[in-house]
Amino acid sequence: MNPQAIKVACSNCNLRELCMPMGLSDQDLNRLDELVAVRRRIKRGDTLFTNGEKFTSLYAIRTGFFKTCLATEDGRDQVTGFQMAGEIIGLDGIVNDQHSCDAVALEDAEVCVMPFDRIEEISREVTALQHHVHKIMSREIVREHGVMLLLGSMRAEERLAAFLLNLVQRLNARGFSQSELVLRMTREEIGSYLGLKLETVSRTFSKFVEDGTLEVKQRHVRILDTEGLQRLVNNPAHCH
Amino acid sequence: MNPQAIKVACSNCNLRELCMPMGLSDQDLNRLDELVAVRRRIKRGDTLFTNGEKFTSLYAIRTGFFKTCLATEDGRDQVTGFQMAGEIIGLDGIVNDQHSCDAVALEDAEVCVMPFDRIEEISREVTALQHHVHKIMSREIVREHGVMLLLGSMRAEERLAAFLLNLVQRLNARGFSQSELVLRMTREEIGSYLGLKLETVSRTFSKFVEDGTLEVKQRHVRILDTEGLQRLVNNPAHCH
DNA sequence: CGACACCTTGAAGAGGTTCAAGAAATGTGG
DNA sequence: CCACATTTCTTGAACCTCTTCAAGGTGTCG
Repeated sequence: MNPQAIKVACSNCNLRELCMPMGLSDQDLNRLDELVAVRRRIKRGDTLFTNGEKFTSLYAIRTGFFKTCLATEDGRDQVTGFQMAGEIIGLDGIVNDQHSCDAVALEDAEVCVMPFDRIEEISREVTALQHHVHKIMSREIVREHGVMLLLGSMRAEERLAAFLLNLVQRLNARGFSQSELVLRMTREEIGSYLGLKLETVSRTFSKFVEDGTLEVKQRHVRILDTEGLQRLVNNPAHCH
Repeated sequence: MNPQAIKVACSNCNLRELCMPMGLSDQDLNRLDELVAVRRRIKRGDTLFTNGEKFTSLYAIRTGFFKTCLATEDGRDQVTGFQMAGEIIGLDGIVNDQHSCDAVALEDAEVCVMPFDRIEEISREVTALQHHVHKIMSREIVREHGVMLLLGSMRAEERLAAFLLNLVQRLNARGFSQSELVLRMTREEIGSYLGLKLETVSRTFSKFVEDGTLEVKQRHVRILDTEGLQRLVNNPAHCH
């Protein structure tokens, strides 16, 4: 076990409403505290888990930022998602008892380790947790549907617009600005996620700056015209 | 309730091993029989559920073939998957208590209707079912990762090759030929799934025929060179 | 301060799309 | 059961978006 591991409790975690079911009795809340075995710190660039690794636990992100990516033997590489505080990571491992992607910290991070057998055990008794686990998995499925729509039917500008809107929306839910954000990932990682080359991502950023839609200074992005981005994502005139 | 509904039992269904957990006691099997409320027949072209519809049940496909697709108001349309006998459909609905995509029968079909509250109830008591439900959802997440890899990093030929290999592999698991298949979907639907235009799908089929990789007669496809397709999907030389 | 990773921009090229026309298959109604 | 309408599929040619290759700029961290 990681030496930096720390004993903790969900019941007084300020992210509870993001990663845990709401409206539990005190009794149920106590049961949930058995859920998190330990916390674990991950340094920027390190992996939380890797492809092929035995699956034991789901992880709730307390702080930090992750990417999950699929790297095949033959050199293909696909970022399948970016995860931030309050989100659950590791669901891919359940089906085959081993992880099928890598989770890499894009900044120093801390996660709550939730052994999956314990999750199953407690969710047999706490209906709200059972339901919550199902919802989390379903949400991930629906999110991926959205990514498929993006990858399958959008052009570069639309993809980047959708990506940025999704990011700020999630950051906003965590109390951050609706219009300003700091990207934790490189252009290449954005490109991999969006099915574009890094040059295309860079060029598209530049185009948005020219248009007056964005202000971009390296990884600092300020959205000047949210509706413009929204129009790009929604306007049928841009569809093909 | 659908008038064509028929009372039935999982315990003597020949698809059980495809959609249900294995190695259950007789007692647990009896509990599972409470799971399927009714069966329902869907005619080709009809929907099993549609976007926005209230979510109540998961569906196990007994016979027939479905596509799930996301149609946005602004005219985008994305096929998110094709499902065949033994597969579970409807997971997208759990998170918001309403379906977020359409499930359309591509041929006359019959499904087992499994009310989700009953699934949750029984899986609290039958651990194997609980675990099975988790695995099914995780499998769908992993499948979608694969689609993201396909959409994000493959070119047209590679996408079609991966698509065909995946189809025959699943058909083979159901006792069909490893090398011959009848497509239940149009070129346009394949294209939507693969992020390509129907013309590109058609041209790519033609190219495979010229290469001697496939024999194609409308929707009848015979794979002459499985390894050739595999090489296309795996060979790093084709990556970009 | 120098090395390295990351980002930007240009120019040429490739892969896929669009538009268009026609052929083949499928379904429908008389 | 056949004729007609409709859907589906194929193929060509022009075009466009994104990629590739290349070079230089910017930022960051030991």
